[in-house]
Amino acid sequence: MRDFMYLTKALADETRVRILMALRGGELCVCQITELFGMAPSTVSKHLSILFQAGLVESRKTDRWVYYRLPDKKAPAMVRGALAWVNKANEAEPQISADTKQIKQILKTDLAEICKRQCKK
Amino acid sequence: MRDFMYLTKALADETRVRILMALRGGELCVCQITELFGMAPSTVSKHLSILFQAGLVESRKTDRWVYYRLPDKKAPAMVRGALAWVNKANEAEPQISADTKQIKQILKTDLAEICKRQCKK
DNA sequence: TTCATATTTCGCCAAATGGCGAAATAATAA
DNA sequence: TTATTATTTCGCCATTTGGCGAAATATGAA
Repeated sequence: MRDFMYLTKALADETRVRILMALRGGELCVCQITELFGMAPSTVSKHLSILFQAGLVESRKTDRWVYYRLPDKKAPAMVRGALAWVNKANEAEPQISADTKQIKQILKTDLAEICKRQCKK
Repeated sequence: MRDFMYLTKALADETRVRILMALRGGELCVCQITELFGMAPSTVSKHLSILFQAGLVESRKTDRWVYYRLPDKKAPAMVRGALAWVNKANEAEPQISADTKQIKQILKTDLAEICKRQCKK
């Protein structure tokens, strides 16, 4: 049941759940997620690696940026089940709505500018 | 999303997942669960209180014993969803099969005898 | 009542976790 | 090449967590 415990431990942190919910709208790069939470890039990166190890996100590297996204339909049933449950339980949460709103703003802003702002920290 | 985080944190421990799986066969009292895991009664009690706070188990007190069971159909959808996911993901796990087997033995044994053995610790 | 006993609560300790900043990586730009 | 920069890894610290045993609580038995 090791894989299952990776999943539950990955979900046992509010920031990581918010990341999963944030990715529903499509892939985001690390600095965009960093901007969303106002945390240090290293902290966000660690959360993403925990989600990745659990199979809850996939990643893609382009140019200088690493984009993270929710896994596709080929993901294990256990993972898809987790994501369905997380989504259902949180879609109406005020915190998630607020995040979604802020993501819209972040997506309107130039990516390089956001990265510059975050990576100065 | 506080209720949801209570759920994920409750599920982020292997012992607690095994307790939930153990209760599929019907209610068990604290000392029976203690016997199953070979842990101190106080440790098991704490795990049960965390599961209870999350809404993942219900309890019933009779005579000297407290019985815990999975919640009924009236439980919130979020809780039922969690239990369905946990069950699906773990029903084929060797560890869970072994637990199920041992529970059968425990249920054959006199309850008072098991409690005496556990509560001496 | 007093005793016995099943469970919970409390206090403690070791290990795990989440946060940060600094240093290391990787990959583009000059 | 060297410089810039997005991300990750590492080391550290404060907090949380899971374990135990002892003490407290609650309830049936004598």
